[in-house]
Amino acid sequence: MLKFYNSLTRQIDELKPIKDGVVSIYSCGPTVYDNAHIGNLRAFIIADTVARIVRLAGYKTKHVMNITDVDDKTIGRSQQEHEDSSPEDALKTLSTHYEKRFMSDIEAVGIDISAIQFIRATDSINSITDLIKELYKAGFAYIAEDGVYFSIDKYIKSGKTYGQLVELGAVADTKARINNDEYDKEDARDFALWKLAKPDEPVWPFELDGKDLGGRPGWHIECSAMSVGELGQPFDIHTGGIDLMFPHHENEIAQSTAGHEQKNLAKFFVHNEYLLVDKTKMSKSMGNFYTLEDILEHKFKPLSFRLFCLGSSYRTQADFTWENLASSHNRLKGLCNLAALQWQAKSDDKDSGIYIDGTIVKINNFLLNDLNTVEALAALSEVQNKLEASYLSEKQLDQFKELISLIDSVFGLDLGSTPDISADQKRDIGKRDKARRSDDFNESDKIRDQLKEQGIGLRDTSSSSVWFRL
RNA sequence: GGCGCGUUGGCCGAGUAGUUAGGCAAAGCUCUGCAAAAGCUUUUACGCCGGUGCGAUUCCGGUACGCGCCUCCA
Repeated sequence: MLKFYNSLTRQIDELKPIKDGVVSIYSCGPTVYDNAHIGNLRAFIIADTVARIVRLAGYKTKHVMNITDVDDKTIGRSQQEHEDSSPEDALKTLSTHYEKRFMSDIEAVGIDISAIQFIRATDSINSITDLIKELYKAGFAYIAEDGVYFSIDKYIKSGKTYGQLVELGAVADTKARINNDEYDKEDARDFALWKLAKPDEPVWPFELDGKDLGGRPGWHIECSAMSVGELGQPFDIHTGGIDLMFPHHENEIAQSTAGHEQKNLAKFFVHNEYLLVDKTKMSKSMGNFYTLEDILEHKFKPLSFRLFCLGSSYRTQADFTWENLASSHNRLKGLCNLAALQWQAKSDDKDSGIYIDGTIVKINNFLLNDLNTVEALAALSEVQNKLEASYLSEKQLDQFKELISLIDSVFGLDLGSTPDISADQKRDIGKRDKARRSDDFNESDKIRDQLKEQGIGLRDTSSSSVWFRL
């Protein structure tokens, strides 16, 4: 039984796909105006893991992620960095650059990008403007000086609930608090569906009610148009960081349900908590703003960061420090060495008494229960301890490979491809064993030192040696 | 001010109304030709005060502290 914590119901619910066999997932993706920071990466790692676990449960996934390649930030930055280009070209140059970088970053942290369908906002302008027209026609949108806005008041008066993900009190308070002169909207809660282009900003043509409204889409409407356009309505799971819950996701719900009788936008909203750095939110001014590049500079592997993310619950604020990453880094090394046992199974008829099948079942159950990667890893560690204190027999090799492939399918740590050592190194280990058995300790220690220089450590048992990477 | 999350052993981090989480780090011991690895020990920890239970780290109330959201934000 596949279960996730659902922000809509505030409890753990069982997921039953809307369509037989296929689960539709929409993840709020990046705004490509800068390199992704590690907090962004956590959100994408969690979204990827949600999809992997859905597949583990036996379903296919249709996983869509948007790429916001037009908004205030991308435009602002493109104007700064590419002054000589036309607004459109400048934006395209900037967003293409950061989109490529985004792809390579998330691939580095083990996200299977072939399993995700990416959609750019700029490639979806038609469906966005269609949706705005529809909302306008139905009376939920109005044209103002600087753009087209969504009317929360009309939405509520049509009998809908604004505040499905957050308490209404917060929303009412927001209304009282905001007094923003920059926008020409009727109500402080209203949000832009479409923004008119200012001079030197890129323009997409848009005509509404006979008016020429060249400009660009608002942020919230993109996600509504793209998710429903690709997945239908409602779809199964909407993922994103907890900070997107309000107003972004709340607004998405409003846009997509205005004028619709029954349908919600998605059945599940799965939100990951923030990644803190040194116990506070990351920010450039605090000097605790890290990207994948920083991780590489500290000589850590991107997959160590992935393991760090999966080593705590996605629903808690995990605290990132270099010390904590080092801990995950060492653990990952240990797991790779566990996987290396696949090359060293002993041909032994005796049963080592380690029950791998049971662990596979346990791990499956943990994962299907609201993404409990932490308990799943603990179960794996138990087997690891037993195997390292004992040995892996050839009789267990198939089970063992099944275990590693299960872990890889969900955790994406690439353990299965841990390589064997070279034929020369194997020969050396054999030579050392022989020397050691004949009490030629000078020779055996010499070979041991040589192997150590090659990054291979040895664990001597009563009968032979097991190698591992240092 | 409104809303939400958290407080667990050296560090990180699950979970549970009674029974060893797990990882990382350090020290000692055992094993070993010496090492390494492994095992064992240091290590029955759950913010504080009340309440309900035979029994609470786990439920309820209060309180202190930390973090986040309410403005672009994963």
